[in-house]
Amino acid sequence: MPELPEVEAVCRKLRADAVGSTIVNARMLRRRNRRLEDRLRSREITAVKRRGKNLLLHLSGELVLRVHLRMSGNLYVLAAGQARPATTRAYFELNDARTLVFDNPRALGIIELLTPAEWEAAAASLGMEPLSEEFTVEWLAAAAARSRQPAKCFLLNQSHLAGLGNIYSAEALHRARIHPAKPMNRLRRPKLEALHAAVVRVLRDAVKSACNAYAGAGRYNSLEIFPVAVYGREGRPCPVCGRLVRRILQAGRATYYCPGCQR
DNA sequence: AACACGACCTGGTAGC
DNA sequence: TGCTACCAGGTCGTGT
Repeated sequence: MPELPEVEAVCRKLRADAVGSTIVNARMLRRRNRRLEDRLRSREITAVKRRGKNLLLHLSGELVLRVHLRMSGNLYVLAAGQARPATTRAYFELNDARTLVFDNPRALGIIELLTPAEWEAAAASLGMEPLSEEFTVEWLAAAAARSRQPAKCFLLNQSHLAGLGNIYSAEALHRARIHPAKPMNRLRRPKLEALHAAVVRVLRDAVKSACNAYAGAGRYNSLEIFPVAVYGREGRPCPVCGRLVRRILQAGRATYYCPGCQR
């Protein structure tokens, strides 16, 4: 589920709830991660950050716990005595009797413990943060000129821009009126400007909604918090022009677009 | 460089 | 109701 906005919401909540707490007992419920239990014990959570769709829990003793929620999942603190969901894959008992829970129904998520240098190396393959100052039209134009990828695939590729997923890339392309199959290096300047603005706007709006929803419910559902124009709306009218939304496959994934607006 | 496809996992839902 | 098939917000590896 989570793309950048949802991960950002999880990150902010966690920062407020978990920084300063110490892990007194770590339980990894999947065999492959069992050996992390000892290494996590007695570590203080000193900072929580986000990079792309990755959550980074900085721990005392110079370690970084990288958590990726993948298709499903959540990471949050439960008050003492609150029941963990059945789909909990790991949990961390904190010094104040609360519990940090990694809920990951589809079990595709990643938890790994890295040194700062290892994280640095892994992060090298991640691209631009789309909500950072460095993400400019100039940057996008330069990257686009180097890529013949279809626009949708370009946006999904984390080594270009880090954080967009299937929903928000479709929505950004719709707002920018760009056909998802259009090769990036064939977009002209006005389209690139529109795409830059659309990516920033879509993500900013979604971060705001996701944070509000998450602070209240402790959950996120992009399709509930964000007014999608095309995603998941095959056969229904485009809210802008009324033409029926189409669904195509690109790189094995569904892409939704409006044949009227996006050419 | 780009695509196709399978793998990793589980749960929800549409259709029979 | 109960079964099956397909679908899902992500990413990686392999092969063409």
